[in-house]
Amino acid sequence: MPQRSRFVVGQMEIARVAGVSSATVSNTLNKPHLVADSTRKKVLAAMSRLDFVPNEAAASLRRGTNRLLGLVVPDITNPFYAAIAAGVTSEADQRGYGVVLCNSQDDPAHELKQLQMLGQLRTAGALVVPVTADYSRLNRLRELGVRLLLIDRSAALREGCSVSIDDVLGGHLAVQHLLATRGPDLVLVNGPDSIAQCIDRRKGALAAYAEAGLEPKRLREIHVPNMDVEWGKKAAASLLQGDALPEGVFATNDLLALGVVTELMSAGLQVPRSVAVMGYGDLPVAQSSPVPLSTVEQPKAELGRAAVEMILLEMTQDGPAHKHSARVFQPQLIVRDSAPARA
Amino acid sequence: MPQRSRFVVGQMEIARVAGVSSATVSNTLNKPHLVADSTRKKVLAAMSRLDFVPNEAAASLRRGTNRLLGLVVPDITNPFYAAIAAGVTSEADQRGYGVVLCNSQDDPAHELKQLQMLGQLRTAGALVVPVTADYSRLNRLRELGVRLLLIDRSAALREGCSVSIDDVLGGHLAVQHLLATRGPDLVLVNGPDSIAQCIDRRKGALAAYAEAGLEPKRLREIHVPNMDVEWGKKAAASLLQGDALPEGVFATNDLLALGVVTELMSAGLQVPRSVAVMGYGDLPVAQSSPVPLSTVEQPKAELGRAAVEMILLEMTQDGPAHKHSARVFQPQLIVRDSAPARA
DNA sequence: CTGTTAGCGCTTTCAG
DNA sequence: CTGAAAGCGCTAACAG
Repeated sequence: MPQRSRFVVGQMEIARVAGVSSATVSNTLNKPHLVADSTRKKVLAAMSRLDFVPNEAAASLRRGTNRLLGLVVPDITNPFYAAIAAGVTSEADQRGYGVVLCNSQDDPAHELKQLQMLGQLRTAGALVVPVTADYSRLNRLRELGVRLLLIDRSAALREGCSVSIDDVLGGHLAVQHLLATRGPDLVLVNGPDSIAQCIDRRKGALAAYAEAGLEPKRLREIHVPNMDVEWGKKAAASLLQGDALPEGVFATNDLLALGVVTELMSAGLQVPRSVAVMGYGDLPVAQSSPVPLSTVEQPKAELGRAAVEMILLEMTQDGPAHKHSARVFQPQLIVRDSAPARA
Repeated sequence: MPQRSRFVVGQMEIARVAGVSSATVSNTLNKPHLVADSTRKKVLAAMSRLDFVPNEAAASLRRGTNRLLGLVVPDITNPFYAAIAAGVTSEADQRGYGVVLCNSQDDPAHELKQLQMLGQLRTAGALVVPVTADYSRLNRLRELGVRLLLIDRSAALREGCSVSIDDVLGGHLAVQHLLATRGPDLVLVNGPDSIAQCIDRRKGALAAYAEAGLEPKRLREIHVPNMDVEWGKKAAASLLQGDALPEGVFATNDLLALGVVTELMSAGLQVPRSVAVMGYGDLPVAQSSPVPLSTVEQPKAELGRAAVEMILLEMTQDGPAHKHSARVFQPQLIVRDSAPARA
C-alpha cells in the first residue's frame, strides 16, 4: 500500500506531541471555540512541525457526509456549462466544498453511472443538468439517497429543488427590443422543439408581439435542427431567397446568430443597417463576432452559485423541514452593434 | 446526522441476508474471481434487493487511497482548459475514477488551498496547470505527499511527470505554411514573453525561417500584452499604418488572429487575398470566424487523457520503481480559409 | 475547557 | 473458496 507511507502522521501522533488528547486535536480544527488559546497554539505548532494532513476519508466516514458536491453536465466544453461550472466551483470553494466534475457526454448511460458514483462517494448533493428526459430514473436515484438539484430544467422533477433561467422572458426581451427599434416584420430562427428552451423563447417572442398589439402571424419562423453557425448560415441563405428581407432576425442562440450575420454580410448586406440580428446566450463568441452581437445574457455563474447554496441548505435542513424550491433567474438584454439601441 | 439515515444498508447486512460473511461481500465487488459463481449471485441479489450502495469513504479509509483525481486549472471557462478537462474526465471515467475540479482563477493562493484540499482527500494524484511560477512550493507539496503531474508546463518540475505540447514545433508549422504559400515578409503577432508558450512559438517561427534559408530579420514582430480579440484588432491597425502590408500574419493565438482578420476586413482588405492569417490553438472560434481560420491544433483532450494515464501509472509503481517522464505532444497544422493551401 | 471511549463501513491478513 | 477478526483515522457523546 503505497499511500500508507506518504502521510505518516495521524491525529493521534499530533496529540502525543502536543501533550493533549486526540479529541482536542480534532476540536482545534473543527471547533476552535471549544479550545483554549494556549492549547490551540500548541496543537497547531505540532501540526505544522509534523506536516499533519488530516484524512478526509476518515472524517467523512465518521461524520457520514462528505465535503464534496457532484456536478453533472452534458459537455464541459460547451461555454454555457463551463460558465456554470465556474460559478459552482467558486461558491463551493468558498464554503470549503470540493466539486466532482462529471461529463455525461450527452449519454444517459454515462449520466447514470456518474450519479451512482456520486452516491457511493456520499457527496452532499449532486447538481445535474440532465441529458435524459427520463426523470423517473432521476427520481428513483433521489429516493435511493442521492440528493439532487436540477440545473436549467426547471419543472422537471416533481420533488426537488432546481435553478433555471426564465427563457420566456429572454425571448420576450429580445423581440421587444427588435420591435422597438425596427418594425414588426421579424424572423425567428429557432432550434428544434425537443429543446424546452426553444419552445420557451418562442413563447416569449410571441408574447412580445401580443404585448405590442401586433398580429403574431407576422413573426415568421425558420426551424433548424442544430443550433450552430452552419445552420445559422443556411437559415440566412433561405432568407436571401425570399422576396422581402425582414427588418430583424432573432436567433435563439449566439452561434446561430453569428451564422446569420456572416451569411448576410458575405451576401453584401449590412448588419445592422439592412437587417438587425439578435442572438441569445451571450457566449464568448458574441463579443468577438465581426459585428458584436446584441444578445440576451443568462446569469450562468449565478446559476451555479445558487445551485451550491440551495443544495447545501437542503442538506442542513434535511427531512420534512425542508421545502423544495425552484429558483428562476432573469436574463438580461445586452445591446451591442448587431441590433443597436435606436432604429 | 441526516446522512446516516439515507443509505441504511451496510455490507454487514448484505452479508447476513445472503448468508455469507462481510468479507465475501467485499470480495464479490472487488475481487470477483475469488468468489464462487453461486455465492456471487446470492450476494448480488441481496445487494440489489436492499439497494446497497457501498460507502467509498470507508473503503478509502481502509485502503488508504481514493478513487479520485484532482484537476487544477486556471480557468475552466477558457476553452483550452475545458477541452483538457473533457479529456481528463473521459479517461478517468473509463478507469473508474472521479475528478475533483479546482478552478484556481489564476490565483496562487487559491491554487495552494485547493492542492491542500486534494491532499486531505488523499486523491490518487493532482493534475495541475500551475498559475504560479513558484515551483518550489509545488515541489514542497509533492514532498508532503501530494502526487503531482504538471500539464502544459513541461520542464518546470525537476522531479515529476508532465504532459505538454511542443509549441516550438507549432510555431514552426505555422510559419512554414505561410512561407510555403506566401512570401518571406511576415508579421508575428505575439503575446508577452512572460508566457513560455509565446517564447516557444517565436522560436519555432524563427526556426522555420532558418530552415528555409531566409534572414530571420524579415520576420517583424508586434507585441501585445493580452492575447484577445481587442489586441488583435490593435495589432492589425498598427499594421495598416505602416507603409507596406506583410504577405502573411502569424498570430500566436486564435483570438488574436480573429481580431486581425476582423480589423483587416473592416478596412476593406481581403483575407486571405491581401494578407494570409494563421492562428494558433484551434479554439471553437476558429471555425466560426467569418473567414475560417487556418491554425495550429493542440491535442487538448489527448493531453488530458495522457495525464490521467500517467498519474495512475505513477501511483501503481510508486517508489523508486517509477521513473518520471515528460510526455510531449505534437500539434498539427489545420488549413482553412484564412491561410489556404496554394498561394 | 479537556480526556475517554466507542465506533463509522469497509478491506485485509490469516486460518480454515 | 469462505469466515473471523483487526483496525484505517477521525468525530461525537459523555464525563470530568
